[in-house]
Amino acid sequence: MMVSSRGRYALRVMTDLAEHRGEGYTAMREVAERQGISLKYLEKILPCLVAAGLIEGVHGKGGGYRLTREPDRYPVSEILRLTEGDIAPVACLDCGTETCSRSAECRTRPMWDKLNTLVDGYLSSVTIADLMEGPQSTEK
Amino acid sequence: MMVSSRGRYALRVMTDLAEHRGEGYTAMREVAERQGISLKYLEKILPCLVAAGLIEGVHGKGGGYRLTREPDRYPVSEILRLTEGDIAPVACLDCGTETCSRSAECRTRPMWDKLNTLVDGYLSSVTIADLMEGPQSTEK
DNA sequence: TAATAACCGACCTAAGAGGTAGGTAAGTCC
DNA sequence: GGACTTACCTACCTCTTAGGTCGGTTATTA
Repeated sequence: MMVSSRGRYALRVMTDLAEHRGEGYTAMREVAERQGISLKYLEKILPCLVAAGLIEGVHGKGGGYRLTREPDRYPVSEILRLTEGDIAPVACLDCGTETCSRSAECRTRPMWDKLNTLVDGYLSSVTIADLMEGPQSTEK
Repeated sequence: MMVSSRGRYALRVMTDLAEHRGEGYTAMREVAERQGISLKYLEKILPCLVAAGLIEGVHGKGGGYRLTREPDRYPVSEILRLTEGDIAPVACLDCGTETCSRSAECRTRPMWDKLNTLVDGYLSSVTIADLMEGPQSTEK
């Protein structure tokens, strides 16, 4: 499995925020309810998105979170990279990991490289704006 | 991470067997040595490839394993599916898992579907024969 | 019959997934 | 100023999986 619930939830929250933008700040309590996700769990996921400047939050009544860009300026790959740490399909491609000692003679390495490029390319081409037009646009 | 060491090792073993085919049966002891992988760990990975008919093994001296097809008839996807169980990038696409209750209204589902198709298509187009021409064809 | 090699099952450790619980800090409304 | 609301922080928990090791048993051949 490449993408865990952490990353998938982050995408759903971002999409939810996008759909309710223009209504000021959106409280996580509402998002958790709408999306059927534990509020406490969401609170653990969001801080890294704030730190990276993808969203901003304000405390107190009427507060919540808000997007800092237009929905089409959020590539899915960026959100996954922040929440998942990395999205490389195999460990030896993880940036941060020291290069495998056999990488020079490794027969499979070129394939993993190409796969990585393929996946990253696709996930960079999809944005939150694309996710907003879901299978059932009846809601909203 | 989508592909664990289990699947990666299986690919390296299959490639090794392909490179040494025509020399009769190849003992796992040799492969483990050449590839720098624990023999005991390999012994845990191979049975499922035998059961699926991708390789065959014979006991006793002079025994070992042998490919049952030509190298270009082994798509990488088949080997990974056997050893990894599944290669879907997200849990909700795993066959065997009951469909997610929110799949109908899920905004992200179509994207995961497309990603899955993309990855599967690529890994089905690469075969063991392609892996044999590695980065350094000096060996062999 | 001894050596070799596939095969089988139990076990182990560390890490990560996927949370829960409880509290603090900051801001708003009355 | 006090109640309320919301983000934010820290600690902890359970279960599963990765990634093995160890010791043995069966089949085959020199």
